[in-house]
Amino acid sequence: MDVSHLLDALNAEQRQAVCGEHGHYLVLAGAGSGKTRVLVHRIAWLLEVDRVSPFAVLAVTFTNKAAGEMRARCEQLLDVPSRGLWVGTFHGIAHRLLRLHFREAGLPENFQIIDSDDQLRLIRRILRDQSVDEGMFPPRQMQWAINHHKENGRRAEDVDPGDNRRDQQTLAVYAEYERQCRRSGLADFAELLLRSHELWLEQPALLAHYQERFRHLLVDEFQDTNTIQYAWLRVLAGDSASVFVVGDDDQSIYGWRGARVEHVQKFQQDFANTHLVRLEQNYRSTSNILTAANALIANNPDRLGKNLWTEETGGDKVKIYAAYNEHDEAEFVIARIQEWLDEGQRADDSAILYRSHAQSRVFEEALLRRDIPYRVYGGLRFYERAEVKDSLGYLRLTVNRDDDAAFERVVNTPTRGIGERTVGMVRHQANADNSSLWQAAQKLITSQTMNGRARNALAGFLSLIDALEHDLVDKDLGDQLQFAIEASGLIEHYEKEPAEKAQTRRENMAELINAGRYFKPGEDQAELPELSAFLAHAALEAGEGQAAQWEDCVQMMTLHSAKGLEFPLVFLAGLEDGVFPHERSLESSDRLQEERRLCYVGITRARQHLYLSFAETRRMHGRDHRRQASRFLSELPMDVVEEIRPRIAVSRPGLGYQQPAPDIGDLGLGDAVSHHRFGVGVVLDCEGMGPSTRIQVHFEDHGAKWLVLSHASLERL
DNA sequence: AACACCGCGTTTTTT
DNA sequence: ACGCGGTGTT
Repeated sequence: MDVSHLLDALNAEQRQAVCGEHGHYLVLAGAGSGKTRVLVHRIAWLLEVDRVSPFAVLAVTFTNKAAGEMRARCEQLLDVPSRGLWVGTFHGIAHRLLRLHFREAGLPENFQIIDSDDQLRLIRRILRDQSVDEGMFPPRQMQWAINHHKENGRRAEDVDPGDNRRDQQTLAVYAEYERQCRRSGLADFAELLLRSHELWLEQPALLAHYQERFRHLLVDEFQDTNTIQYAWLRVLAGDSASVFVVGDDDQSIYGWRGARVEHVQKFQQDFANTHLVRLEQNYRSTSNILTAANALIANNPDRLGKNLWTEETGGDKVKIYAAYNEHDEAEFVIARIQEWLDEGQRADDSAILYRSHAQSRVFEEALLRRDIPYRVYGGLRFYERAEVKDSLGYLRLTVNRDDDAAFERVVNTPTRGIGERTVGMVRHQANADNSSLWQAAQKLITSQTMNGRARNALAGFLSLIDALEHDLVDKDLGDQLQFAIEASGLIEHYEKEPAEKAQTRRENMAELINAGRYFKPGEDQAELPELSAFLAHAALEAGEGQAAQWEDCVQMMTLHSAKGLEFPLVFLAGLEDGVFPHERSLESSDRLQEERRLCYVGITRARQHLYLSFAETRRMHGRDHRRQASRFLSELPMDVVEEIRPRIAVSRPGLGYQQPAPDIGDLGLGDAVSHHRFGVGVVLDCEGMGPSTRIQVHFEDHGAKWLVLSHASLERL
């Protein structure tokens, strides 16, 4: 058989992983070493050479994007049909299992998925109903605690309440939250994993079935697995499946949301006779960039050890720019991008990366001034927008009347005279009966305990939903969405908002209808009614944040969202201690190491040109901060970096880039000053050196002004 | 029910 | 600085 198409493009180590005998594999794959390629080729090898049935293969990733990419690449590479092959996210696959075995899992057939926003609302509601002090127990912390328990496989009743008041309160809320989810047929994200894990433990026959079926489990980005995902994998693997995991401990950047790098080490103990393969040849970056990355990450202890190398020698040095402030930094970056564009290069081959979203603004302003198109990643995603969730809320109720999250959301949106009092009565009744809000509302209407007006309004809402369900029968998905949006009154509701806002709302609702028209259920949802499949899709796959992807524009994103991407020209901005590494990560060594890995991820995004920059002064949260250059800069070897515009007293790497503050005499930021023309003001900022030193003063009567210090004749007050 | 005001938090993000 | 959410006013 000709297997050359599976092996030709691979190096020796990659081949070792792709065509090795069956068994467990731990592939430590450095950045840019062809990790996804290896995974996809392994699948192709199993199917085409080893003649493994596609039904025996399960490939898992973390994001929908990665899953989609893997599926597409498989289909492209494979000659044999891939029907039956399961490729998906942990959550997607858990969801599929629960739909198939909802009875055994103790879920209603039409259970719905709630996103973190719905979850938070539910928790807020519970805190109020139980009159828990939200100051003492912030809802977000409660949410985190509940998810943390679930991610560690713990139900409320499994946890020892102990004698800590705080833990007890948390547990009480957790228990109530579980109760409400059960009664309304709702599952949050963590629930999908926990429930399907329990399903296997409690239904040995079912587990045996899947263990017999899936002889080959493959996992991408293995370093990102959390406790329940790892447990899930172990249970499914049993004693006989072959488990093939690919990951990079140096790119573990999600510890703060439960990912455990330790699983990489643990894997070798838990899965006997694991073949260890290291992919260290990098096909992305020049050697100067790689040398910088290697040197940086070498400062982390406890690594499994890996050194990237490349056949590409030399290349540009890594440029470091010391900016006066964030505006200077942005100007510098944009000027380099302008040069890049002037060379005829593509804008979308360049990326500005930063630690936190707030840093994007200054760059956006600078790009706008120069009319350079850009795209900022992150932000509200399509299916998370209020008008979209409202529209879907109506449809969710037609599918499952007990969906309390949807009920709460749309019962009085648009306003239809069902105020807080009325909804309060419904909640009270539901809690008393342990029923859903819908059932409680029905009961209240028939029992005549409500005054006429509220009762009519509530009854009107219930019949609206009933009628809606009736009217949706036999319509196709797009028409169903359109009908629901029109019947709900949401269009008129949003028309009352300011024109510009109403416009985007309209567009989004139109886009939702459009999404319905083009929706094609995946193979894994073929069993579901179309509407249910669409609702699950909306919850599990929230969609891109911004459109206009196809336009050629400068890419801007956080370092976290840059993982997995690559660009010829990369700017890593805000390299100051306190910004990056983030100040909240400075106290613990573990967190600092994760920040360093994040920096490593950032550096290894660059193919040819890498600029690192920091600002001596940066305005954040309305205050000025004067910070040291990031410690990460001093960890880079001198011979691969080049300082741009080196200035007097720039220290050598190793001592940090300590800069003397611009000399503004005896003035300091925040000082009150008086000016002969502008009157009294406060010093906000300063920049520049020597005679060009400028100072920014916010005057009470004239606003903020930049003044050249030597001409300003300011008087300190 | 719509609107104004006040106080708080503010790293990273996917499902 | 800024936006969001909760509270209070008309």
